[in-house]
Amino acid sequence: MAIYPARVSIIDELKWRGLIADCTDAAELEKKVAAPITLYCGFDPTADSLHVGNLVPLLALRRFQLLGHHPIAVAGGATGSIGDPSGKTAERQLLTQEILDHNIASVKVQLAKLLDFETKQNPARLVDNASWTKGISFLDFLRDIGKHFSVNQMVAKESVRARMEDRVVGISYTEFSYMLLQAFDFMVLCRDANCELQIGGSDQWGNITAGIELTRKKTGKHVFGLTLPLITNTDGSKFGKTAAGAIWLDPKRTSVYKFYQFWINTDDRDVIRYLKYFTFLSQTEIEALEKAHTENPGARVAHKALAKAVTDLIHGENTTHEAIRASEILFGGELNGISETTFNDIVGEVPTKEIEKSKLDGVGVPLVELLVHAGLCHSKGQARKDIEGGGVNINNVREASAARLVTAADLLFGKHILLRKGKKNYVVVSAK
RNA sequence: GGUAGGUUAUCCAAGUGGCUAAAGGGUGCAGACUGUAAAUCUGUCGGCUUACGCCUUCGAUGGUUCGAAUCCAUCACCUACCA
Repeated sequence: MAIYPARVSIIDELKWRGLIADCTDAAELEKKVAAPITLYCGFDPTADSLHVGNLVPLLALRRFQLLGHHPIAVAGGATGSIGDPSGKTAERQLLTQEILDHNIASVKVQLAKLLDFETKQNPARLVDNASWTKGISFLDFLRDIGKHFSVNQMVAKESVRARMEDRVVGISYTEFSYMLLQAFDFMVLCRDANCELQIGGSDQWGNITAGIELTRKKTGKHVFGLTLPLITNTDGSKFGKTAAGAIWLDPKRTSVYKFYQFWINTDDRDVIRYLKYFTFLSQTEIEALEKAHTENPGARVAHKALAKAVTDLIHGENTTHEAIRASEILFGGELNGISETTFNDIVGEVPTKEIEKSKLDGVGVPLVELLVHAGLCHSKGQARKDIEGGGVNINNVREASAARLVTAADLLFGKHILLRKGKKNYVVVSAK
């Protein structure tokens, strides 16, 4: 798994990638990482899949591992049941235990895919913080942990202060206590696993420093914190969100094709930055891509490299290859003369809907109905407007008549109809 | 606690009795151009509907009126100034 020469310092590696937002005692930490250290990052199971926003800290763990360090991924069974107020403007609904259990199980699978648990030297570990919190009584926790926290300091932390200043929303005692639990995690991991560094998103700064202090008070050990930057799109929109919602790592939520497309559609101005953030390509490779991109942005070499690298990483090379193939076919131009085998490459990659073959007999099905059925338009009225606006294509041929009926004659290879709305929204409708 | 102002669609924001599903801008969606870009230009932009049209919306609840986002009352929240 080791790719980089061993002499490369993880700090230098993160620095050139622009992945260090802040860190405690930089000079001392730099010395510390000359030898392998143990570090951790927590992931709260707020959904049953991680999304691209979680990728930066997760990949950071892997970067550490590649350079010989010992990563621990903590699934937040305990912290997730409380809810982190950091960066949140409102109190959240608590998840039920069943949902939580389900989420943890799913997230664990995803974490496991990106870290190496088999390597002899520095295998990754995956633990659930519920395992060390559930045996502790409330009274013990208050006496052993709570005593080390000053409410005055807690109130001053950004995550809490923001919520306290907002009189309407406020913050519950439950969320207020979140940082104690996360601090406790760090202390336990330091004590039991000799974990000396916690990493996380920049919104985790307050929680991390709380953990550092608690660890010092309880164990006398000097531990470190490092935060990663919040990813921002140059155009000001939120990274990882599209109109359709978040981009998830779970292919059931976000298809591999869509995932690939998400990265392909990265803004020109962001693409080099994202190569550094989200891929393991070397500095030399990225610099070469940057050069190519600057010279001829239209070729989108950097975009393709980014999309391929990230999709490979998350979904594996085989499925990535299929997604690339489908993208090439759909965006490659003419559909004319395409072979059935080639066409089959895109079936299943692109969202695919079924329709009963008998419906296409005789007069056929109104196109507007088919568009709604395919999920491309949410109502017949909308479908009509889209057609009249010239936004709808059947088998890559524009259809301008809202009265159009779709019949068996439109089937490609007697099986499929390729519908497109706009430039990029494809659905294959299969007759059966 | 006092006084003044405010609460409009996905967001900002105009509208102060009928011509208002409600100006303008943003976002979104679609089109042209292009590189599956950016910028620019065009169309569309509460919901359903082939259409006629129907339904829902202007903080909440009641009221006045043939007719209310618009007037009145009560309540809730927000902002500013005063204390």
